[in-house]
Amino acid sequence: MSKKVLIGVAWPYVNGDIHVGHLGGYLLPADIIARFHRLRGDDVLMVSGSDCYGTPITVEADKKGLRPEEVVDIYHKKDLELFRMYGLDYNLYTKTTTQKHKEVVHELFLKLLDNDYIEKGVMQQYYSIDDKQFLPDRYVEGTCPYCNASNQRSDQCESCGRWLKDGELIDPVSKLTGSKVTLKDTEHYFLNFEKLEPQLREYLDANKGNWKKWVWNEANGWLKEGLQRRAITRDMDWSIDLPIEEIKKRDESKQLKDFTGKHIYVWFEAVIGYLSATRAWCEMEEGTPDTIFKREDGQSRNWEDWWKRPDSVIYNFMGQDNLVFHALMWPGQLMGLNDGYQLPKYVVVNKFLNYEGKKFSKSRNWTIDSKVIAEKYGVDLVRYYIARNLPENKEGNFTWEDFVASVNNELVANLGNLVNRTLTFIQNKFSGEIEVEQILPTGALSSSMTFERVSGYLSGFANAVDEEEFQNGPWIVKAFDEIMELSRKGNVYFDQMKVWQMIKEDENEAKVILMNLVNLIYDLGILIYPFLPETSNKIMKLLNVDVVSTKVGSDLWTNSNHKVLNEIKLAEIELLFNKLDPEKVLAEKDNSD
RNA sequence: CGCGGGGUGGAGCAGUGGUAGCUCGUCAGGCUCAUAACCUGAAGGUCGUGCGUUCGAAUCGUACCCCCGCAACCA
Repeated sequence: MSKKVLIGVAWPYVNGDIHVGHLGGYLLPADIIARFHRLRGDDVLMVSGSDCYGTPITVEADKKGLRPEEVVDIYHKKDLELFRMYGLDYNLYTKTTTQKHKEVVHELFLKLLDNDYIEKGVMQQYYSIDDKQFLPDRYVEGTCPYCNASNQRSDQCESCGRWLKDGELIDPVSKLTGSKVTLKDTEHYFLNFEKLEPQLREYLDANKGNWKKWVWNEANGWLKEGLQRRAITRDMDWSIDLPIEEIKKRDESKQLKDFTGKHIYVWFEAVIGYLSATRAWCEMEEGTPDTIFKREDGQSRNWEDWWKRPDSVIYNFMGQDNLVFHALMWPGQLMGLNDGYQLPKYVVVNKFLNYEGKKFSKSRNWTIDSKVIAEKYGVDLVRYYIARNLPENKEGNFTWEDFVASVNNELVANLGNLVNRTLTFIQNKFSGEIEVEQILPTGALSSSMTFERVSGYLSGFANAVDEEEFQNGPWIVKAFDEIMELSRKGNVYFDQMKVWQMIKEDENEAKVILMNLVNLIYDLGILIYPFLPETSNKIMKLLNVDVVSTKVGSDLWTNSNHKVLNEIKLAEIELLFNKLDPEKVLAEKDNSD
């Protein structure tokens, strides 16, 4: 039976456009790892969706004069379109507003309540008497007690930078209506993380070797500091409601005095999406227009295969702002269920990708529209550049200058050139057709080592090559390096063999060498599939062989498993990539200033 | 002492005790099948600063300087 691999990709908030930073931070890395595992024949389930609830959505809705549902619709649709365009290969991309999600959230809530990890508590929150409702911090403004700046948020003064405690803000008023607000006691449910600390300790210790060092350290820092109970409900309408009827069947000690207006907090609910989406996918027959849906032959439809089998592997991908939620909170929620759930094995976090040295910022109009750049330059050029610059350990930087240099000097000059010079040669000298008895085993060209090393980096598993190097994987940038190095070796081989001379001296020998190169290109077409799927397809089409098509249980990755080409009949030759015009591309920089 | 990360040739990075590496750029040479692409070679770094440990430190300790992320309702 094939290995079960769950790829949980952080759920993007639907309050704004996805920019290149999001792609590099977690969307693309997740897709690369998912595609890699599919190539190995694993039963991969990559799930995610739009995170639809919470104040960021309502704030955006207010700004646009729309209802939250409308904002969700607009961005969910845009995101779907973008992800399809980039070939992000989700098995299910859904959203948190589905009935199924709500059911699963309720189920988990009740289970945690019954297991005594959820308890009641009282906190203070701003309350508008006139509007008769509690207000989230973002909806309250007043005067900063330190610098007397007016119209400041209740949590932090933008003017002097000070963090404010509840109640410090002078003359707080509702941002919506301007009516006066006061702090008022409000009863909520809390998740008791203190109780989970010993288990979380064990969890971190067990996964030390699986996470990048800085990720582990950061999580460890949080845990060392001590976790506190954390509110999982709030007074906010645009959220999933509580399963009140069910709660009322419980003991009175588990019930709030007043359930009016109480809803589930988004941080508690959104991560449950990984589970609810898995279950939804298992039950669905086919996708709907508001989802991305994919099911391969041979995939299991039993959700417990991914969530409860001890040999299943769970990955989570996210930006660094999500680290604590995925490294501690979500595992804590799962532990509290006490029901045999597998915990995420790889918590894969990247830092931020900056844009020309500065943070991407929508409000300051400092951003690259993912859709526009892909339309202009092609999805794979963007995927290439981002994948080569992933902020795996420190912040990355997107610069147009670097983009041009990377594409022209590395991708085009190395891989593009190897493919083009080899195929053109075969086309010109042999009308695109060659057949040989067998290809030569050549040390320099042996790519089995590359397959192994790339696997090591992508899966984080140290195998035969060098254990030290593979610690704290997955390492996508290093894996890509290996592939480009193999491509470079092809160029060296072409030169060393002096193919253009050899053809005059020994035509058969030249054919063998060319066939070696064809096989190398074929291997590269497979190796590159997780990174540049369009390019992989293009290579296979040029070679006139089947494009990569993954199947559960069939390992197309392992070098010894895929076929060796002894004959070839090329399709019409085109360039894999076109060089970029530096002047045109660098003009982008001025446009965004 | 809030938590965490980083400071290595022009740029971006790898390297955690034993002659400082990679990609790009630069310079020189070679080749001509290839998108002025490819191949070979060279130049270029006192590894943020001081002190210390050690036979020996980019790598360990310590003090300091600088940059950055997070800090629980900006997931």
